[in-house]
Amino acid sequence: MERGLNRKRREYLTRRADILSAAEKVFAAKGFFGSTMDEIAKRAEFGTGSLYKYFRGKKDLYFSLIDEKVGEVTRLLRAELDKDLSPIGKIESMLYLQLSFIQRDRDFFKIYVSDRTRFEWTIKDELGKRVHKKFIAYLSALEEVMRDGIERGQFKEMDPRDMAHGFVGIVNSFVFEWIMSPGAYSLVSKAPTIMNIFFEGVRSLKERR
Amino acid sequence: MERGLNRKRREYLTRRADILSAAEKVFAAKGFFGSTMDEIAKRAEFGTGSLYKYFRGKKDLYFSLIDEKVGEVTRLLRAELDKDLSPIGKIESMLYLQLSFIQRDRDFFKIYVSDRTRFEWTIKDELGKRVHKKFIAYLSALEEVMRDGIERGQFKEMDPRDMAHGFVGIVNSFVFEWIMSPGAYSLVSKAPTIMNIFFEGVRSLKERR
DNA sequence: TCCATTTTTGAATTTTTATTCAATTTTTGA
DNA sequence: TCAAAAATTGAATAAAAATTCAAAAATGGA
Repeated sequence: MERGLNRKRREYLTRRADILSAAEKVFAAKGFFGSTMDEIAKRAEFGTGSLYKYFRGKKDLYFSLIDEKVGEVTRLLRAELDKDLSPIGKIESMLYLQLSFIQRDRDFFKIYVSDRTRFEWTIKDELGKRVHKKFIAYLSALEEVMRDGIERGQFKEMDPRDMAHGFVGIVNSFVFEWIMSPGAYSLVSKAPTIMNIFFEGVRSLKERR
Repeated sequence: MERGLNRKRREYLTRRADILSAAEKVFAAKGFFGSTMDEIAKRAEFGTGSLYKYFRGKKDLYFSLIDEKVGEVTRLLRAELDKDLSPIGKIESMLYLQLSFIQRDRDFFKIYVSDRTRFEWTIKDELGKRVHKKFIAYLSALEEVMRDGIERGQFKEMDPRDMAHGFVGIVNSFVFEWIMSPGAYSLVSKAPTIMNIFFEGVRSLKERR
């Protein structure tokens, strides 16, 4: 992954990753304001001051965490979009990708879900903006797929942006529910239901005009 | 509304409401942690200490605000549910009710949307729990409508709980988008789109099997 | 081994605000 | 009009935690 780096640099990055991983657990459990640098340091087995050699401060640590993980998913999703699939195929494979990623990294998404909606930061903070941009980019990519589907006559004539919102809404809702619940079931297993609601709707076929 | 109260009590309640209204604006603009009691007091034209005669503290002020507003919507929704309408009719009228309420009270919903997802409180805080319970109750009521729709053969055979989640997901997504955007368009105008996606799905009818 | 350089440390400092409370102002009822 | 009661005030207090930094420890090359 990291090529052409000397040992020093590699070790630095490893320690940095260790801190991020400790922070992930603490933030997931207590939220941004509920977590202290002391606790994160303790968990990462560093002195409090050391964290400041790796990150500018608490906010920087927090957003680095989010930014890197979101970047990772984004890259995966983009790769999926580049494959030669039908619009429905793309949406389906993106959905599975997301759900399994989230399922694998529950701690992180507890943070992400709970903060995507924090306006103060999303709007004012430089770091917050960066994260929000990635969400917007995802939404645009999705919109593009929708537009393609409409052009091919596979989807209804409807504002593709509205379609994209509808889709992420359904997904988020199931993710939220899964994260809130004590974690008994598989998130990925909800994919067919999500696809079904979004593509076919819930109205009974018997009644269809 | 307040019947049989003496002037003292009425005046007290008016002042309390004034404070809540000032708090609503401050919290909506800066979030819970970004807002100070000083600023709320100043905006409400009271001394800082006075707020503590009306509320136990900052958290109490915050949750009172949320709890009262959510209670108001909940009552309206319940009334709508008691009317004799078809399942689709109920869902549609609830949707319009919600959207117009949110549109009318944008400041408040900026707070609500951004905090429904704060786990620490929702789960640990006594006041937070109360608010969360109302959301759960709404979800259950919705589930009941879905179940009814299935029984009447109007909706597909599908877990009614999943249906309810799908629906609130789509709604939330449009609400979120509306709150984030600089407020050019009408939220209520999105209702038909929401109904359409949820009931009919986005797949083109031409292609339908 | 030695010492210069880098890294780590955690106690001390600083900042920020929620909350308190003694003093002041307003209201009340006689 | 007046004094007791109620309400308001905002400066002072207290608590919490982010950040800093001088000292200590670890590292690396000669």
